[in-house]
Amino acid sequence: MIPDRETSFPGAADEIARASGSAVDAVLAQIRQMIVEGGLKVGDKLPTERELCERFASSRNTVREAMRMLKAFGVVEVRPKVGATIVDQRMNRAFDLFSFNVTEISRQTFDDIQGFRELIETGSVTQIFAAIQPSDLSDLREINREMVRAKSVIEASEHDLRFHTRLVSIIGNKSILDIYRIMTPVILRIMQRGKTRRTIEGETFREHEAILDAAERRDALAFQYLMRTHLRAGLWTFEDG
Amino acid sequence: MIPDRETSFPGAADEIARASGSAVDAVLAQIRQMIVEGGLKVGDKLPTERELCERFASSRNTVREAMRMLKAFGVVEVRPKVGATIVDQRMNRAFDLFSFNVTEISRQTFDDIQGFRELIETGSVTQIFAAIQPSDLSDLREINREMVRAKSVIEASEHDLRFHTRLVSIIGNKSILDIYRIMTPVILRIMQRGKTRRTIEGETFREHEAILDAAERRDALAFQYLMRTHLRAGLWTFEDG
DNA sequence: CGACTCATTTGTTGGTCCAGATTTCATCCT
DNA sequence: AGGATGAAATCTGGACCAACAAATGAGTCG
Repeated sequence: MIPDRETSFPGAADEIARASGSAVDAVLAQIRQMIVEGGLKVGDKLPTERELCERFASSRNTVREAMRMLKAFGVVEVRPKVGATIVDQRMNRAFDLFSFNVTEISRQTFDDIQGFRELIETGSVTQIFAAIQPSDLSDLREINREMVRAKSVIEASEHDLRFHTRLVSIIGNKSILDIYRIMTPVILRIMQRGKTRRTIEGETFREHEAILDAAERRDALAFQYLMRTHLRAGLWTFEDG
Repeated sequence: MIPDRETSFPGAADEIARASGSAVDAVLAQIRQMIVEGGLKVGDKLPTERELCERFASSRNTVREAMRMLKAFGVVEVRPKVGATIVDQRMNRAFDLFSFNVTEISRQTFDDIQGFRELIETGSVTQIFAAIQPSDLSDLREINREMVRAKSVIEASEHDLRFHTRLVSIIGNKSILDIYRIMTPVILRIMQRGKTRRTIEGETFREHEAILDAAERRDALAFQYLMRTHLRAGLWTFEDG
């Protein structure tokens, strides 16, 4: 079920901090065990590095590398003199994860991401209509105007994304919003592809406005139709491929 | 827009590998710059640690900690005596990210996660019905039977999750499947909460079967209704809170 | 009450040593 | 002579150590 992960986070079913090859991994597993079995919560502090050294009979550099791992995972925050504090910034880390672009956006990725957004943004029309307030609408219209005023395509894309993120936030579902935020870097790259100043000032702005109009009069069918066509626009960029 | 990230991945708008406080972060930023501006692709190899040391005028341990960071992010895979190879295992890392349970599932989290699943699994009925094959249905029924035969609640939950994941895979959208996989650990914990042997052998199995029956006769309304009530079951676990 | 000192803790550095992979190259057989 | 073979030198990451720098909390003294 779990794919090959050579040096990954120690799985839940691991033995008692058994060394899975590397000494750092062993320390990592033991710290993990200490956290879960010690019932440590967010805000609690881990022992000092040197204490962990002697407790696990490891060198300080080994412990430090394990710490660096936990830091990368957003599980601890370590400051000089104060030590390592347990935090939960994994969502931010997941965000960072995808801001590192190693592969180009493919047609397939475009379809998949936009398909996902279509599912979210058209499927949640009921929740959106139930929760939307006049202040939400004015916010969204303001964001839309800011998009037109943007000085560059990059900046406009950010406003475009802000528009959609703001819309998704109305659903009131933190998990959905988190996932949307995680995908931010990828969505941004999609938006910047094949977007010209004309399309922003024209189509994108008008489509956003039409979507908001539909939301204002609680026209679910129009909202879904407009959103769907809006998200499917931009496909032409890949048509030649 | 981007939240506070103290020691995070260097953002795209960073200056030229300027030290954002930590020396490790500086090296990290420079390696990142080397990758993106050097046009390094997946499969390419990074210079040796010692070469990076002298190139960045840093100690080996500093470079090693930066490497450890990249490893945690799933960007490089480093093997002894071979070196660091660029990979893209960020999805697996995102998966690992949430297998580290630091916080307890709250009623709010339950609602949000199940709300997200409802959106995905009921909203994609059109795509599922369009793509589903008889082999998919027989697979799903087999998984359902395996769930009943499971020896423990934990194991049964895994089959339960496999059932839903298999269903979602029919959509044919890699992004949605990836996200579903990322949420696997959280969903598993939700499933294991308040699930007894009786509910598995009884309700869960029957609900799955009913969903498959609806899929077999392409009854979208029934499919959505059954899935909705299926996902909303288990809410009682939190009702007392 | 404020400034100051001090001790503790993390950050960083430059090393050592080791085991294993890789490469080199001399040797040996055909 | 030419290719195969194997041993040795070299290279590389893994683990570790000692030491110093910097930051900061805590206690102390004026």
